[in-house]
Amino acid sequence: MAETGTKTPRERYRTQVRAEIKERAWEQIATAGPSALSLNAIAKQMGMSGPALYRYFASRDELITELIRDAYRSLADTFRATSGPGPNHAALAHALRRWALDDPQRYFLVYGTPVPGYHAPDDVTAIASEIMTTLLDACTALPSDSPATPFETHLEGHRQWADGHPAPPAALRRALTFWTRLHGVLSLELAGHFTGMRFDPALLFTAELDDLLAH
Amino acid sequence: MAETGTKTPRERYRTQVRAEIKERAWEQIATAGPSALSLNAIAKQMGMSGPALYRYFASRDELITELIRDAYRSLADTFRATSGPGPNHAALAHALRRWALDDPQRYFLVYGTPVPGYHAPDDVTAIASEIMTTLLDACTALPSDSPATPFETHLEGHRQWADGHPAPPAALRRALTFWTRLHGVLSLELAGHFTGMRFDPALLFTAELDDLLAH
DNA sequence: AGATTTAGTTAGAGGCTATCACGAAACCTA
DNA sequence: TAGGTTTCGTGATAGCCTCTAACTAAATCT
Repeated sequence: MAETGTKTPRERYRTQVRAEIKERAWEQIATAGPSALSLNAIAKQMGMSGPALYRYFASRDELITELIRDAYRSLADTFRATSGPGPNHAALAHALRRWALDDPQRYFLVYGTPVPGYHAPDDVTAIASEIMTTLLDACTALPSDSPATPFETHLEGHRQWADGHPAPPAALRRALTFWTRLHGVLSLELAGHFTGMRFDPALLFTAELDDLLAH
Repeated sequence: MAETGTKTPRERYRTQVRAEIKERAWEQIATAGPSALSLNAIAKQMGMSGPALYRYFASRDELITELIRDAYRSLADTFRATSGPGPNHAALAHALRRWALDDPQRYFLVYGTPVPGYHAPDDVTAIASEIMTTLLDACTALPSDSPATPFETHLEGHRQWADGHPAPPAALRRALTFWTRLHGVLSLELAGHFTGMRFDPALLFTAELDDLLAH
């Protein structure tokens, strides 16, 4: 084999340990949030002493960034797998909701409260725009008949973020509202702001989705 | 004076020190987020040694809870001050946006990513329902003509959260969408998810608001 | 087999939360 | 105004944490 598709044993071991560290990190985040993530505790869980982890991640921040990257990647893949030809908003929406409920902290890592200083590395924002592209595809596939709103004409003049995507202004607007409205419902639901109230969040979600599809 | 409206000097001093501590805490939160809040650092800033702060707040968590309480209180007051007789959604919405932009971290303390274990004390949830009541008032004042949707009939059966408020189902639905849609736009804007894109978030916000008022 | 890279160790600096025991100041009361 | 009591702030300390540095031992490469 000319290609070392399977890497050297050391590299195999290394990636496997990195994976286990991330695994434990996800568990910690799920139970106590990202701020409670402790490299020391992970190391002890894995039977090694604190500083050993620094062979695998340069810092706590780098580990968290890696988790954020994985979260983005996971959502982008889910979206791409759901996306097909034609307008499949509903499928995307439900895929999003399933993905969010599957691991709320993972959702919050992507769309939750940011740390003021933090700036995502370029490859992460690239994944974000990949997600947006999938969404724009779905929106472009939907015909739009109603006349352009003022905001849509504003968007037509500020469409750099669509990154060359040929979506018409109405589709840009549709993608944005798809994003903000579903995020509005989802983030409040995941944050537990509906728990006291006894209605079914899933119905609110689909009601918003229906409204999105109707107009 | 039978009433000690002005307290004893000790109490005056005490509340003043508590206020200064919270002041510094807000500054720290604004620049580095709640997770970076350090009692030690605040103490040093105020010229006293670490443990002294524990005379004023039993723990870091208690201080943060107090900040959350103040944030809720501030929003409830803003809402109540904005609310008048009749349907003034637009005023409420813009008051909300101003309040949010005024101090994004304060907004996130209320509506942002929650710490998994954390449960807000009862008086805080009471303020939350006070906010909801103000919103329901505005929604009730608006006439609704369209036929009830399935979700609205569902809400009619699960309206405990309205806490005896006489709002009709359509108003319940309207209050929820008001909340989720505006939060959707605001939270993404404050979290910086629109920064790369060059459009004006204010226009998206008012576009969503207009849509809310139109239907 | 020897040289080199890498994984893991302990020690330690410096930060944090939080508790405790102690001195000192302020306050209340007789 | 003098004495007892409450309250404030202190330093010391325990126990976490992140992260660096020097060192050992094992695996890998030549």
